[in-house]
Amino acid sequence: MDTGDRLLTPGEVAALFRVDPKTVTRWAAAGRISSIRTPGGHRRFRESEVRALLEGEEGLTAETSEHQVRGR
Amino acid sequence: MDTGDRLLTPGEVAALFRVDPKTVTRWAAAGRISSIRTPGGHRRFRESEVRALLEGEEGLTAETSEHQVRGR
DNA sequence: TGTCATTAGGGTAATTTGGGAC
DNA sequence: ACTGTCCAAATTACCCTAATGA
Repeated sequence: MDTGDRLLTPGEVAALFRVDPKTVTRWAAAGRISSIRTPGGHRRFRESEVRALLEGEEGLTAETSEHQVRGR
Repeated sequence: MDTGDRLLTPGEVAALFRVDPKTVTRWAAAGRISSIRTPGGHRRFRESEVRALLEGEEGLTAETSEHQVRGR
């Protein structure tokens, strides 16, 4: 199947995560995110994977009852 | 739903609220503010949400003292 | 062909995390 | 109940030069 996702540059990924492009490079080197290398050695990242990582949000703003302790 | 807004670092959020960065971390851990994690484990916060919290609904004739008024 | 922004490297500060305690 | 500060370890930010990409 075609994932149909574009490839993002380190700078674009860095902007999405609000980090330095160098940090994105470290993520790739550490295997935290998969990367594709150009023949020249530059990295490219899959947009779908990046988005999946960005969705890892916690803390629901929706129904945060103020004091609730006995709920769950 | 793409919120598409910028992300803030814990230090920036702390500066906006005039609190210690550690306190911001506690808010995130308690689910009082939603957070996104970098692959390295650092937190990022949505600027739109932070601003909404900063504007706060003070000046309400209702009780603003103790338990916060719940949104709904 | 040349230009110029971006990226890969490596090194060193600064920030953030997590925990427990006061 | 909430916040600020202490600690050690991990992650990230900024400095540089050379190579790549468009």
